[in-house]
Amino acid sequence: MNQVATTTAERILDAAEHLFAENGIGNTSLRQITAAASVNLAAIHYHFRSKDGLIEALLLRRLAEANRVRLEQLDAAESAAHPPALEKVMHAFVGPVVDLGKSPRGTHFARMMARVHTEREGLMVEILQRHFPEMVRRFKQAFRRAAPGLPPEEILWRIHFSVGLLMWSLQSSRHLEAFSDGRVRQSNPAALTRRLVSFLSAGFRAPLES
Amino acid sequence: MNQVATTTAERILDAAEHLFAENGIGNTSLRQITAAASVNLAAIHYHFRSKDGLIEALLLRRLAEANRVRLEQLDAAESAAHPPALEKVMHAFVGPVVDLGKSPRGTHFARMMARVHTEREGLMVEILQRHFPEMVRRFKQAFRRAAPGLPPEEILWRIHFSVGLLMWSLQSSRHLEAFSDGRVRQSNPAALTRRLVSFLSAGFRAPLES
DNA sequence: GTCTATAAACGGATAGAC
DNA sequence: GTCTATCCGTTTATAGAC
Repeated sequence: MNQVATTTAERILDAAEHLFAENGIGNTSLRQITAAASVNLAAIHYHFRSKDGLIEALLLRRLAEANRVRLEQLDAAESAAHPPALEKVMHAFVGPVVDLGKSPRGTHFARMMARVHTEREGLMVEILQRHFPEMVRRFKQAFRRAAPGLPPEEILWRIHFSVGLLMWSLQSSRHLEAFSDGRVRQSNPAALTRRLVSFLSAGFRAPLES
Repeated sequence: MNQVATTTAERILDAAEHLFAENGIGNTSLRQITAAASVNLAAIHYHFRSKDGLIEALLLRRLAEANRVRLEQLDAAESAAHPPALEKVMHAFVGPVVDLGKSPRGTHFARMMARVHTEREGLMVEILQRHFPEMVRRFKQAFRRAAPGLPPEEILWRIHFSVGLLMWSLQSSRHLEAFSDGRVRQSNPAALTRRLVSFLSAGFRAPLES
Protein backbone atom coordinates (compact mmCIF):
# COMPACT_ATOMS: atom_id res chain seq x y z
CA MET A 1 0.00 0.00 0.00
CA ASN A 2 2.14 2.82 -1.28
CA GLN A 3 1.22 6.37 -0.44
CA VAL A 4 3.84 7.67 -2.80
CA ALA A 5 4.22 6.19 -6.24
CA THR A 6 7.52 4.42 -6.65
CA THR A 7 7.93 3.47 -10.24
CA THR A 8 8.25 5.92 -13.09
CA ALA A 9 5.17 4.56 -14.83
CA GLU A 10 3.08 5.07 -11.71
CA ARG A 11 4.32 8.59 -11.16
CA ILE A 12 3.36 9.43 -14.73
CA LEU A 13 -0.09 7.91 -14.31
CA ASP A 14 -0.75 9.82 -11.09
CA ALA A 15 0.37 13.14 -12.51
CA ALA A 16 -1.56 12.66 -15.74
CA GLU A 17 -4.71 11.68 -13.88
CA HIS A 18 -4.58 14.85 -11.84
CA LEU A 19 -3.77 17.21 -14.70
CA PHE A 20 -6.27 15.69 -17.14
CA ALA A 21 -8.98 15.98 -14.51
CA GLU A 22 -8.15 19.56 -13.70
CA ASN A 23 -7.53 21.04 -17.13
CA GLY A 24 -8.94 18.59 -19.64
CA ILE A 25 -7.17 16.30 -22.06
CA GLY A 26 -6.58 18.70 -24.91
CA ASN A 27 -5.28 21.42 -22.64
CA THR A 28 -2.74 19.22 -20.89
CA SER A 29 0.60 18.59 -22.56
CA LEU A 30 2.93 15.67 -22.03
CA ARG A 31 5.50 18.18 -20.84
CA GLN A 32 3.26 19.38 -18.03
CA ILE A 33 2.80 15.77 -17.00
CA THR A 34 6.47 14.86 -16.97
CA ALA A 35 7.26 18.06 -15.09
CA ALA A 36 4.68 17.27 -12.41
CA ALA A 37 5.89 13.69 -12.17
CA SER A 38 9.55 14.72 -12.14
CA VAL A 39 10.40 12.31 -14.89
CA ASN A 40 11.85 12.66 -18.32
CA LEU A 41 9.70 13.52 -21.31
CA ALA A 42 10.79 10.45 -23.22
CA ALA A 43 9.58 8.21 -20.41
CA ILE A 44 5.97 8.66 -21.46
CA HIS A 45 6.69 7.35 -24.92
CA TYR A 46 8.80 4.56 -23.56
CA HIS A 47 6.12 3.33 -21.14
CA PHE A 48 2.89 4.21 -22.93
CA ARG A 49 3.87 4.74 -26.57
CA SER A 50 1.67 7.85 -27.05
CA LYS A 51 -0.78 10.22 -25.41
CA ASP A 52 -3.71 7.97 -26.35
CA GLY A 53 -1.83 4.99 -24.95
CA LEU A 54 -1.45 6.87 -21.70
CA ILE A 55 -5.17 7.63 -21.58
CA GLU A 56 -6.00 3.98 -22.16
CA ALA A 57 -3.63 2.88 -19.39
CA LEU A 58 -5.23 5.40 -17.03
CA LEU A 59 -8.71 4.08 -17.73
CA LEU A 60 -7.73 0.45 -17.33
CA ARG A 61 -5.90 1.09 -14.08
CA ARG A 62 -9.03 1.93 -12.10
CA LEU A 63 -12.05 1.22 -14.25
CA ALA A 64 -11.46 -2.52 -14.20
CA GLU A 65 -11.90 -2.56 -10.42
CA ALA A 66 -14.89 -0.18 -10.44
CA ASN A 67 -16.62 -2.31 -13.05
CA ARG A 68 -15.95 -5.43 -11.00
CA VAL A 69 -17.77 -3.80 -8.08
CA ARG A 70 -20.56 -2.70 -10.39
CA LEU A 71 -21.18 -6.26 -11.53
CA GLU A 72 -20.95 -7.57 -7.98
CA GLN A 73 -23.66 -5.16 -6.85
CA LEU A 74 -25.70 -6.02 -9.92
CA ASP A 75 -25.45 -9.71 -9.01
CA ALA A 76 -26.77 -8.87 -5.57
CA ALA A 77 -29.66 -6.85 -6.98
CA GLU A 78 -30.62 -9.65 -9.34
CA SER A 79 -30.45 -12.26 -6.61
CA ALA A 80 -32.65 -10.23 -4.28
CA ALA A 81 -35.63 -9.82 -6.57
CA HIS A 82 -37.03 -10.85 -9.94
CA PRO A 83 -37.09 -8.55 -11.76
CA PRO A 84 -34.38 -6.55 -9.98
CA ALA A 85 -35.43 -3.25 -8.43
CA LEU A 86 -34.67 -0.30 -10.68
CA GLU A 87 -33.15 1.68 -7.81
CA LYS A 88 -30.77 -1.17 -7.04
CA VAL A 89 -29.67 -1.51 -10.64
CA MET A 90 -29.15 2.22 -10.90
CA HIS A 91 -27.22 2.24 -7.66
CA ALA A 92 -24.97 -0.54 -8.93
CA PHE A 93 -24.43 1.45 -12.10
CA VAL A 94 -23.53 4.84 -10.64
CA GLY A 95 -22.45 4.12 -7.07
CA PRO A 96 -19.10 2.40 -7.62
CA VAL A 97 -18.05 5.15 -10.02
CA VAL A 98 -19.09 7.99 -7.73
CA ASP A 99 -17.44 6.16 -4.83
CA LEU A 100 -14.09 6.51 -6.54
CA GLY A 101 -14.32 10.05 -5.20
CA LYS A 102 -13.86 8.77 -1.67
CA SER A 103 -10.12 8.87 -2.17
CA PRO A 104 -8.41 11.96 -3.59
CA ARG A 105 -6.87 9.99 -6.40
CA GLY A 106 -10.17 8.38 -7.22
CA THR A 107 -11.68 11.86 -7.51
CA HIS A 108 -9.11 12.74 -10.09
CA PHE A 109 -9.79 9.54 -11.94
CA ALA A 110 -13.54 10.05 -12.04
CA ARG A 111 -13.23 13.58 -13.36
CA MET A 112 -10.64 12.47 -15.88
CA MET A 113 -12.89 9.71 -17.12
CA ALA A 114 -15.69 12.23 -17.62
CA ARG A 115 -13.27 14.37 -19.62
CA VAL A 116 -12.42 11.45 -21.87
CA HIS A 117 -16.12 10.78 -22.35
CA THR A 118 -16.80 14.29 -23.64
CA GLU A 119 -13.48 15.31 -25.17
CA ARG A 120 -12.45 12.03 -26.73
CA GLU A 121 -15.78 10.40 -27.41
CA GLY A 122 -14.47 8.01 -30.04
CA LEU A 123 -11.58 6.78 -27.93
CA MET A 124 -13.86 6.15 -24.96
CA VAL A 125 -16.34 4.14 -26.98
CA GLU A 126 -13.51 2.09 -28.44
CA ILE A 127 -12.02 1.28 -25.04
CA LEU A 128 -15.39 0.31 -23.59
CA GLN A 129 -16.08 -2.02 -26.48
CA ARG A 130 -12.63 -3.55 -26.33
CA HIS A 131 -12.27 -4.07 -22.59
CA PHE A 132 -15.70 -4.02 -20.95
CA PRO A 133 -18.34 -5.47 -23.27
CA GLU A 134 -19.61 -7.74 -20.49
CA MET A 135 -20.43 -4.81 -18.21
CA VAL A 136 -22.30 -3.05 -20.98
CA ARG A 137 -24.27 -6.16 -21.90
CA ARG A 138 -25.24 -7.02 -18.33
CA PHE A 139 -26.52 -3.57 -17.49
CA LYS A 140 -28.52 -3.27 -20.69
CA GLN A 141 -30.24 -6.51 -19.80
CA ALA A 142 -30.79 -5.49 -16.18
CA PHE A 143 -32.31 -2.13 -17.06
CA ARG A 144 -34.60 -3.82 -19.54
CA ARG A 145 -35.87 -6.18 -16.88
CA ALA A 146 -36.11 -3.52 -14.18
CA ALA A 147 -38.20 -1.23 -16.35
CA PRO A 148 -40.70 -3.51 -18.03
CA GLY A 149 -43.14 -1.93 -20.42
CA LEU A 150 -40.63 0.39 -22.03
CA PRO A 151 -39.78 -0.22 -25.69
CA PRO A 152 -36.19 -1.39 -26.22
CA GLU A 153 -35.25 1.81 -27.98
CA GLU A 154 -36.55 3.86 -25.07
CA ILE A 155 -34.45 1.83 -22.64
CA LEU A 156 -31.34 2.65 -24.63
CA TRP A 157 -32.17 6.35 -24.63
CA ARG A 158 -32.64 6.37 -20.89
CA ILE A 159 -29.40 4.51 -20.25
CA HIS A 160 -27.74 7.04 -22.52
CA PHE A 161 -29.24 9.83 -20.40
CA SER A 162 -28.04 8.12 -17.23
CA VAL A 163 -24.47 7.80 -18.45
CA GLY A 164 -24.51 11.44 -19.47
CA LEU A 165 -25.77 12.74 -16.17
CA LEU A 166 -23.25 10.60 -14.30
CA MET A 167 -20.40 12.03 -16.35
CA TRP A 168 -21.68 15.58 -16.01
CA SER A 169 -22.01 15.31 -12.26
CA LEU A 170 -18.49 13.94 -11.93
CA GLN A 171 -16.99 16.71 -13.95
CA SER A 172 -18.79 19.99 -13.53
CA SER A 173 -18.67 21.28 -10.02
CA ARG A 174 -18.08 24.86 -11.12
CA HIS A 175 -21.44 25.21 -12.82
CA LEU A 176 -23.37 24.38 -9.70
CA GLU A 177 -21.25 26.66 -7.59
CA ALA A 178 -21.61 29.59 -9.96
CA PHE A 179 -25.27 28.91 -10.50
CA SER A 180 -25.96 28.95 -6.77
CA ASP A 181 -23.74 31.98 -6.15
CA GLY A 182 -21.35 29.75 -4.25
CA ARG A 183 -23.97 28.47 -1.82
CA VAL A 184 -24.08 24.88 -3.02
CA ARG A 185 -20.88 22.88 -3.24
CA GLN A 186 -19.95 19.43 -4.35
CA SER A 187 -21.22 17.19 -1.60
CA ASN A 188 -19.78 13.88 -0.51
CA PRO A 189 -19.98 10.79 -2.73
CA ALA A 190 -22.75 9.13 -0.75
CA ALA A 191 -24.98 12.18 -1.08
CA LEU A 192 -24.27 12.51 -4.76
CA THR A 193 -25.05 8.86 -5.35
CA ARG A 194 -28.36 9.24 -3.53
CA ARG A 195 -29.28 12.29 -5.58
CA LEU A 196 -28.35 10.61 -8.85
CA VAL A 197 -30.14 7.35 -8.09
CA SER A 198 -33.25 9.21 -7.04
CA PHE A 199 -33.29 11.56 -10.02
CA LEU A 200 -32.35 8.97 -12.63
CA SER A 201 -34.69 6.24 -11.39
CA ALA A 202 -37.58 8.69 -11.50
CA GLY A 203 -36.57 9.75 -14.99
CA PHE A 204 -36.33 6.13 -16.07
CA ARG A 205 -39.89 5.58 -14.92
CA ALA A 206 -41.24 8.62 -16.70
CA PRO A 207 -44.35 7.93 -18.77
CA LEU A 208 -43.85 7.63 -22.50
CA GLU A 209 -44.39 11.02 -24.04
CA SER A 210 -47.67 11.27 -25.90
CA MET B 1 -31.62 35.35 -46.32
CA ASN B 2 -28.14 34.38 -47.39
CA GLN B 3 -27.39 30.76 -48.00
CA VAL B 4 -23.73 31.55 -48.33
CA ALA B 5 -22.04 33.83 -45.84
CA THR B 6 -20.90 37.02 -47.48
CA THR B 7 -18.73 38.90 -45.05
CA THR B 8 -15.41 37.65 -43.79
CA ALA B 9 -16.57 37.73 -40.18
CA GLU B 10 -19.56 35.56 -41.00
CA ARG B 11 -17.49 33.06 -42.93
CA ILE B 12 -15.17 32.75 -39.95
CA LEU B 13 -18.06 32.27 -37.56
CA ASP B 14 -19.66 29.58 -39.71
CA ALA B 15 -16.44 27.65 -40.17
CA ALA B 16 -15.53 27.89 -36.49
CA GLU B 17 -18.97 26.76 -35.41
CA HIS B 18 -18.72 23.67 -37.55
CA LEU B 19 -15.16 22.73 -36.59
CA PHE B 20 -15.61 23.39 -32.87
CA ALA B 21 -18.74 21.24 -32.89
CA GLU B 22 -17.07 18.42 -34.75
CA ASN B 23 -13.66 18.26 -33.08
CA GLY B 24 -13.91 20.24 -29.88
CA ILE B 25 -12.45 23.60 -28.96
CA GLY B 26 -9.01 22.52 -27.87
CA ASN B 27 -8.49 20.32 -30.86
CA THR B 28 -9.38 22.99 -33.40
CA SER B 29 -6.75 25.52 -34.40
CA LEU B 30 -7.30 28.99 -35.79
CA ARG B 31 -5.45 27.86 -38.86
CA GLN B 32 -7.95 25.10 -39.53
CA ILE B 33 -10.73 27.65 -39.21
CA THR B 34 -9.22 30.18 -41.60
CA ALA B 35 -8.46 27.43 -44.09
CA ALA B 36 -12.07 26.21 -44.02
CA ALA B 37 -13.38 29.76 -44.31
CA SER B 38 -10.89 30.63 -47.07
CA VAL B 39 -9.78 33.73 -45.25
CA ASN B 40 -6.50 34.98 -43.92
CA LEU B 41 -5.23 33.93 -40.52
CA ALA B 42 -4.91 37.50 -39.33
CA ALA B 43 -8.59 38.13 -40.03
CA ILE B 44 -9.61 36.25 -36.88
CA HIS B 45 -7.56 38.51 -34.70
CA TYR B 46 -8.73 41.58 -36.57
CA HIS B 47 -12.43 40.74 -36.18
CA PHE B 48 -12.50 38.86 -32.88
CA ARG B 49 -9.25 39.75 -31.09
CA SER B 50 -8.53 36.19 -29.88
CA LYS B 51 -9.78 32.63 -29.82
CA ASP B 52 -11.83 33.32 -26.69
CA GLY B 53 -13.25 36.41 -28.36
CA LEU B 54 -14.32 34.23 -31.27
CA ILE B 55 -16.02 31.78 -28.94
CA GLU B 56 -17.88 34.58 -27.21
CA ALA B 57 -19.04 36.00 -30.55
CA LEU B 58 -20.25 32.56 -31.59
CA LEU B 59 -22.29 32.16 -28.44
CA LEU B 60 -23.85 35.61 -28.66
CA ARG B 61 -24.76 35.19 -32.31
CA ARG B 62 -27.38 32.54 -31.67
CA LEU B 63 -27.88 32.19 -27.94
CA ALA B 64 -29.42 35.64 -27.60
CA GLU B 65 -32.28 34.63 -29.85
CA ALA B 66 -32.72 31.20 -28.27
CA ASN B 67 -32.87 32.76 -24.82
CA ARG B 68 -35.42 35.29 -26.02
CA VAL B 69 -37.65 32.40 -27.14
CA ARG B 70 -37.02 30.63 -23.82
CA LEU B 71 -38.28 33.62 -21.86
CA GLU B 72 -41.23 34.06 -24.19
CA GLN B 73 -42.30 30.46 -23.58
CA LEU B 74 -41.69 30.90 -19.88
CA ASP B 75 -43.96 33.95 -19.87
CA ALA B 76 -46.67 31.86 -21.51
CA ALA B 77 -46.25 29.07 -18.95
CA GLU B 78 -46.51 31.50 -16.07
CA SER B 79 -49.56 33.21 -17.51
CA ALA B 80 -51.35 29.93 -18.02
CA ALA B 81 -51.17 28.65 -14.46
CA HIS B 82 -50.10 29.58 -10.95
CA PRO B 83 -47.77 28.01 -10.14
CA PRO B 84 -46.61 27.20 -13.69
CA ALA B 85 -46.63 23.56 -14.74
CA LEU B 86 -43.24 21.90 -14.34
CA GLU B 87 -43.43 20.33 -17.79
CA LYS B 88 -44.10 23.72 -19.35
CA VAL B 89 -41.16 25.32 -17.57
CA MET B 90 -38.89 22.46 -18.56
CA HIS B 91 -40.10 22.65 -22.13
CA ALA B 92 -39.35 26.38 -22.23
CA PHE B 93 -35.90 25.63 -20.84
CA VAL B 94 -34.78 22.87 -23.18
CA GLY B 95 -37.03 23.22 -26.24
CA PRO B 96 -35.64 26.39 -27.81
CA VAL B 97 -32.10 25.10 -27.47
CA VAL B 98 -32.87 21.69 -28.92
CA ASP B 99 -34.83 23.39 -31.71
CA LEU B 100 -31.66 25.03 -32.88
CA GLY B 101 -30.99 21.62 -34.39
CA LYS B 102 -33.77 22.13 -36.90
CA SER B 103 -31.33 23.88 -39.17
CA PRO B 104 -27.93 22.36 -40.00
CA ARG B 105 -26.12 25.42 -38.73
CA GLY B 106 -28.12 25.41 -35.55
CA THR B 107 -27.05 21.81 -35.00
CA HIS B 108 -23.45 22.88 -35.19
CA PHE B 109 -24.12 25.69 -32.80
CA ALA B 110 -25.81 23.49 -30.23
CA ARG B 111 -23.01 20.95 -30.28
CA MET B 112 -20.44 23.72 -30.07
CA MET B 113 -22.18 25.24 -27.07
CA ALA B 114 -22.11 21.90 -25.33
CA ARG B 115 -18.39 21.70 -26.05
CA VAL B 116 -17.82 25.10 -24.48
CA HIS B 117 -19.81 24.00 -21.44
CA THR B 118 -17.58 21.01 -20.81
CA GLU B 119 -14.22 22.07 -22.25
CA ARG B 120 -14.22 25.71 -21.22
CA GLU B 121 -16.37 25.63 -18.10
CA GLY B 122 -15.03 28.89 -16.71
CA LEU B 123 -15.54 30.85 -19.91
CA MET B 124 -19.10 29.59 -20.28
CA VAL B 125 -20.04 30.57 -16.74
CA GLU B 126 -18.51 33.99 -17.27
CA ILE B 127 -20.43 34.61 -20.49
CA LEU B 128 -23.71 33.50 -18.95
CA GLN B 129 -23.24 35.80 -15.99
CA ARG B 130 -22.24 38.73 -18.16
CA HIS B 131 -24.86 38.47 -20.89
CA PHE B 132 -27.78 36.40 -19.67
CA PRO B 133 -28.30 36.89 -15.92
CA GLU B 134 -32.01 37.60 -16.44
CA MET B 135 -32.59 34.22 -18.08
CA VAL B 136 -30.83 32.44 -15.24
CA ARG B 137 -32.76 34.34 -12.57
CA ARG B 138 -36.15 33.83 -14.17
CA PHE B 139 -35.76 30.08 -14.60
CA LYS B 140 -34.47 29.56 -11.07
CA GLN B 141 -37.57 31.29 -9.80
CA ALA B 142 -39.87 29.38 -12.14
CA PHE B 143 -38.47 25.97 -11.20
CA ARG B 144 -38.79 26.87 -7.54
CA ARG B 145 -42.47 27.69 -7.99
CA ALA B 146 -43.16 24.72 -10.25
CA ALA B 147 -41.68 22.25 -7.77
CA PRO B 148 -42.99 23.37 -4.41
CA GLY B 149 -41.89 21.37 -1.40
CA LEU B 150 -38.30 20.94 -2.53
CA PRO B 151 -35.60 22.66 -0.46
CA PRO B 152 -33.85 25.50 -2.32
CA GLU B 153 -30.60 23.59 -2.45
CA GLU B 154 -32.32 20.61 -3.99
CA ILE B 155 -33.84 22.81 -6.68
CA LEU B 156 -30.40 24.03 -7.64
CA TRP B 157 -29.08 20.49 -7.84
CA ARG B 158 -31.88 19.44 -10.13
CA ILE B 159 -31.48 22.44 -12.40
CA HIS B 160 -27.79 21.56 -12.52
CA PHE B 161 -28.71 18.03 -13.55
CA SER B 162 -31.09 19.37 -16.20
CA VAL B 163 -28.48 21.61 -17.75
CA GLY B 164 -26.02 18.74 -17.79
CA LEU B 165 -28.35 16.32 -19.48
CA LEU B 166 -29.33 18.93 -22.06
CA MET B 167 -25.68 19.52 -22.92
CA TRP B 168 -24.90 15.81 -23.02
CA SER B 169 -27.78 15.08 -25.34
CA LEU B 170 -26.76 17.87 -27.71
CA GLN B 171 -23.20 16.67 -27.91
CA SER B 172 -22.92 12.94 -27.68
CA SER B 173 -24.67 11.17 -30.47
CA ARG B 174 -21.88 8.67 -30.91
CA HIS B 175 -22.32 7.10 -27.48
CA LEU B 176 -25.92 6.21 -28.13
CA GLU B 177 -25.16 4.84 -31.55
CA ALA B 178 -22.30 2.69 -30.31
CA PHE B 179 -24.24 1.60 -27.26
CA SER B 180 -27.16 0.44 -29.38
CA ASP B 181 -24.95 -1.19 -32.01
CA GLY B 182 -26.06 1.46 -34.47
CA ARG B 183 -29.75 0.73 -34.07
CA VAL B 184 -30.70 3.99 -32.36
CA ARG B 185 -29.78 7.27 -33.98
CA GLN B 186 -30.18 10.88 -33.10
CA SER B 187 -33.85 11.55 -33.65
CA ASN B 188 -35.42 14.80 -34.69
CA PRO B 189 -35.47 17.81 -32.37
CA ALA B 190 -39.12 17.48 -31.45
CA ALA B 191 -38.65 13.87 -30.33
CA LEU B 192 -35.53 14.74 -28.35
CA THR B 193 -37.31 17.60 -26.62
CA ARG B 194 -40.18 15.30 -25.66
CA ARG B 195 -37.79 12.71 -24.27
CA LEU B 196 -35.84 15.27 -22.31
CA VAL B 197 -38.90 17.03 -20.90
CA SER B 198 -40.41 13.73 -19.87
CA PHE B 199 -37.25 12.36 -18.28
CA LEU B 200 -36.18 15.57 -16.58
CA SER B 201 -39.60 16.49 -15.24
CA ALA B 202 -39.92 13.08 -13.68
CA GLY B 203 -36.45 13.39 -12.19
CA PHE B 204 -37.31 16.82 -10.86
CA ARG B 205 -40.31 15.37 -9.06
CA ALA B 206 -38.34 12.49 -7.55
CA PRO B 207 -38.92 12.03 -3.82
CA LEU B 208 -36.21 13.33 -1.53
CA GLU B 209 -33.82 10.50 -0.81
CA SER B 210 -34.21 9.14 2.69
C1' DG C 1 15.30 2.20 -18.16
C1' DT C 2 16.67 6.85 -18.24
C1' DC C 3 18.87 10.65 -20.12
C1' DT C 4 20.16 14.69 -23.64
C1' DA C 5 19.41 16.63 -27.75
C1' DT C 6 16.80 17.63 -31.45
C1' DA C 7 13.69 16.96 -35.10
C1' DA C 8 9.63 18.68 -37.35
C1' DA C 9 5.46 20.48 -37.04
C1' DC C 10 1.98 23.45 -35.02
C1' DG C 11 0.05 26.86 -31.65
C1' DG C 12 -1.72 31.86 -30.96
C1' DA C 13 -0.56 36.33 -31.85
C1' DT C 14 1.32 40.63 -34.17
C1' DA C 15 3.83 44.14 -37.16
C1' DG C 16 3.58 46.54 -41.06
C1' DA C 17 2.87 46.94 -46.17
C1' DC C 18 -0.87 47.48 -49.22
C1' DG D 1 -10.04 45.26 -44.27
C1' DT D 2 -6.82 42.15 -46.04
C1' DC D 3 -2.44 40.46 -46.95
C1' DT D 4 2.58 38.50 -46.17
C1' DA D 5 5.95 37.45 -43.21
C1' DT D 6 7.42 36.32 -38.97
C1' DC D 7 7.96 36.04 -33.88
C1' DC D 8 8.28 32.94 -30.38
C1' DG D 9 6.76 29.56 -27.58
C1' DT D 10 4.85 24.81 -27.48
C1' DT D 11 3.63 20.37 -29.26
C1' DT D 12 4.34 15.21 -29.94
C1' DA D 13 7.69 12.22 -31.03
C1' DT D 14 12.30 10.02 -31.88
C1' DA D 15 17.34 8.96 -32.25
C1' DG D 16 21.09 7.63 -29.87
C1' DA D 17 24.39 7.96 -25.83
C1' DC D 18 24.74 6.13 -21.24
